[in-house]
Parts: sequence; C-alpha cells; structure tokens
Amino acid sequence: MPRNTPLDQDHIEPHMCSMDLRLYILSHLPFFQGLSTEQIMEINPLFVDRGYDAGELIYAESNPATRLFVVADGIVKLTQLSQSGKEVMLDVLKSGEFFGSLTHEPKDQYSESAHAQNPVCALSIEGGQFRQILKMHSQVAIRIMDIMTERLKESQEMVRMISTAPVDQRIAFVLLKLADKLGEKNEVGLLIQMPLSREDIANLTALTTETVSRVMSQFQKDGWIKTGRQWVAIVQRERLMDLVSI
Amino acid sequence: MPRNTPLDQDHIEPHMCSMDLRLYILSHLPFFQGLSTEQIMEINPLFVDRGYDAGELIYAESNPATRLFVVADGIVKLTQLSQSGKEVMLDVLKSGEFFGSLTHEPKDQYSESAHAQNPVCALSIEGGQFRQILKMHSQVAIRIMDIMTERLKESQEMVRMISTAPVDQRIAFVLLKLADKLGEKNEVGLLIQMPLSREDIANLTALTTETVSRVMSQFQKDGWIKTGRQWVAIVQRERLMDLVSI
DNA sequence: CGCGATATTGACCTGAGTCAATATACGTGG
DNA sequence: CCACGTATATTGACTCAGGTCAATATCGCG
Repeated sequence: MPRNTPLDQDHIEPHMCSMDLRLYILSHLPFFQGLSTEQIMEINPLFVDRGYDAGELIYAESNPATRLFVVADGIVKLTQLSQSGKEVMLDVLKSGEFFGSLTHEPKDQYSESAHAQNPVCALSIEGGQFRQILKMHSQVAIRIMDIMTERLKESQEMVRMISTAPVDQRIAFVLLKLADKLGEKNEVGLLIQMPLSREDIANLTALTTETVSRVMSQFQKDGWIKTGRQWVAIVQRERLMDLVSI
Repeated sequence: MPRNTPLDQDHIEPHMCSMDLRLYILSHLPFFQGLSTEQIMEINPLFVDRGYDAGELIYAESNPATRLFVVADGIVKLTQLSQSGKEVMLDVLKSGEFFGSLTHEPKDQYSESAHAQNPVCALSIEGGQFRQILKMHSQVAIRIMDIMTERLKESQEMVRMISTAPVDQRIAFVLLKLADKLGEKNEVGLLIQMPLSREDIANLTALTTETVSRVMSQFQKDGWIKTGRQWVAIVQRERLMDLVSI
C-alpha cells in the first residue's frame, strides 16, 4: 500500500502568474496558433492574471457571465448543482484550456460553476474584447469552434455512457479519460496528476461515493489500479480498456 | 381520445428541394446572417440538395466524415448506439439547423448517425469548402461557435438531468424542450410537430419504453398531456414546468 | 497525537428494468 | 371500404443494480 500522496504538489504560487508565464501561456494557446508574436504581445495587456487557492470558487453558476478564462497552471473543475443539491462534474481543465464566457451579452449567465481543484493560476479577458479578437482573426474563431465541437462530442459520449453503461464501465471510462489527459508515468503506474477523491469520481459518473468505493476496491484487488486518498494510478490500462469497450 | 394523428403530414416532396427553397434556406440560415445576397448566391452552387424518406439513413456513425448538412425541411435525429445495441438519441434538428462534419481532415469520422425522422430535404457542402467560407467570413465562424456553445450547454444540461433527476422529471424535461422547439398550438394543446414514439422518448431520456409508457399514462390521466401513436401534445405546460424545477 | 475529512464495508431497500401477456392504432391489400 | 396483420403502446408481476443508511476504519493535517 503506497504511503503518502504521490501527487506532485509543487505549485506555482499565486503571485507567480508572472509576465514570463503569461506570454508563454498566451503564445502556446491552441487557439492562438497562427497569430504572430507581435499580435500576441498586442493582445497580452487585455488579459489579467489571478491566483486561486485549492477549492476556491472562480465563478458561480448563474452569475452574470462577462469574462473568458484560460488555465495557466493547475486544474479547474466545472460543475453544476442538481435541484437536490448533488454536484455534477462536467469537465476537468488543465493548462492551456479555456472556460467561462465567449459572449458579451449583458444578460448571459455562467451555465456552470468553476472551482480551483488545486492551486490555480488563470488569465482572463473581458468577453467583448475576446470577440473583437475573434472578429479580426477568423483562424482563432475556427480553432475555438473546433474545440467546442470536440467538447460537444465528449459531452455526448458521456450522455451515452451514463445512459447505457453499467457502473464499472463508467468508472473505468472516466479514469481512462483522466489518465489520457493528466497521466504521468511513475514507479506505481500511470498516475492521474490531480487531487481526485471518490466523491469527485462519483460526481463525474453520476454515481454515489459508496458505489465508486466498492468498484474501485475491486479494481485494486484485481491489480488494475492503485489508489489512495485523493489519488488514482492506472496499473493495467489494457484491462480497463477491455472493460469499457466490451 | 383523439382519433387520428394530429401531426401535419404535408411534406415537401424530395424532388421539391427546389432552387427557390435552397436560396430561401441559405439566406435565412442563422450562421449566414451578415452575408450579402450576392455572397449567398456565390456560396449557393457549393451546396447540393437531396431528399430522404422517413426513417432513411443520412449518414452512419464512424463513417468517414466529409460533409456538412443543413436541414431544409423535415426533422433529423442524431443518435449513437451503445455497445449493447441500445439507441441513444442526442438531438433533434429542424429546418435551418446544421449537422455532420465541420472539418476536412481525411481521417475524421461522424461521431453519430443521422436519420430522417420524417420526409426530409437537406442541403450539404463539402467540409473543406465550408471551412473556406469560415476563413473568409469570421462572423460566420463566430456564429457557428455560438451555436456549438449553445449545444454544449444543452448536452451538459442533459447530463445533469440523466445523472440526478427521477424519471418523471426527465420525461417532462424533454417534452418541454421538444415543445419549445417544435410546438404548434392546436385545439388539443401544444402539439409537438414530429413523429415521436415511446421508444423515441425512451432513447432521449435514457429510459425504457415501458417506463416511458407508465409515466406518460399518468401524465395523461392527470390531464397534463394528450398523446397517441407517435404524437404528444402538452395541455398543462405549467404542471410539467413545476415538476421539472421542483 | 488527536481530530476531521475521506474511504470502506455491510445490510437492507427501492426505482426502474425485464419479461410477458394483451390491447389498440394504422397501413395495406383484397 | 373493410378486414387483417404488424408496429406501437399498455399493463402487470417479478427481479436486481445501485442507492441509502449506518457503522467502522484510516489517512494526513494541524
């Protein structure tokens, strides 16, 4: 049984949203590819940076939606609340991914809440200013469109899994997806580099913590994963893949 | 008990995807707003039209994705198949909405199947040609981006409903959504203008036909809806709204 | 070292699925 | 235009996957 958390806990301090990091992030954003360095330098001052503590709210569902955010460092989770108060986790974002508002309609509201899952540095820009950029650079708008298309596809895949797959498949599916996105090879296996509790996994799979615990205990007994408090590593990726695509 | 189907069955014949309809549709597409009539006329020849019979396949999941489609007339349903073979209905599209491929990567595959739910006339354009239009007209790309954002939001709302809401709320929710999109006031109530079986509703809500039948029988006994073979009309919209947002 | 958050495990319950029988609407062809 | 046959819908009895409730264990932080 592994002792301590194997998660990497070196985080950039909030105040280290430095100019260097900003320019690095902005110039490497997938949707700014195709812009020149000068264009990036011009856009740079429109962004503000800010650090968030682990667990801190970045914005809340149904609040006025005015800004577009970009993760510079850390992990951001997007959630909705059901009427009964259960949290539904819609997505997990890492450095380089955007979230928030793509519009500048005064009446628009955020359709989900965003929380820092660990210490986060995020850049943000006012929605209207971002739309100016889109208007001037169609290749940026096309990139954003492509990313939204990909996200829609993933959300629809989630609908399919939740609608039709049994619990072990659903859990295996999200573990594999997270490992693809955040996996880091170490001595144990493929470690998912984010704090990830049973409750988080339950909120990602439309299950309860108890069910997640039972299934993951079995996965561990079978030697498919190794797991502890707030972390999961995949040991036998193939076994999980087989399970998902039976 | 209403006797016959109250659905409007006047459909444009497949061969009536006429030039007049084409230009009307193209010039009224939400994402072509902002283009001049001359620009629309220029784009027009890039589209081909085709009619589909009720139930006919337009394209299949995992086939090479090469074309972008636009519904000119009729209803198109988008579906995925689970491994166990159950159909999951992802969306229902009406005139003016697009579906298919927004890319021109040779290796891309359709992530869902598209079927004509009733007789359909659709226009389509090759993905690469459409991207040329996007590149030249950033306002079109921005419109598409906005539509994809809206669709993602709806898909995420579906994830939340399926994850957390009991069956009667889920059914009420999709009936209201369909009525908002396709509702037509008539003597019975607000009729959903598309062929809509119990199985369709089951595929939209991650339920079985039997459960849908039981819940809808109850809705009808309560006087909230009127329904028959392949049609549903909403009588007491408020009651359903109350149920959904308890 | 001790406390609170996190995780596990068990016993039991229940909402929705499954299986099966029956009913009813609609299209088809005589 | 009616009779028949098939697809669609309803209803009931039973089952079961996963939820609920509750007790206990364990980690890691302060």
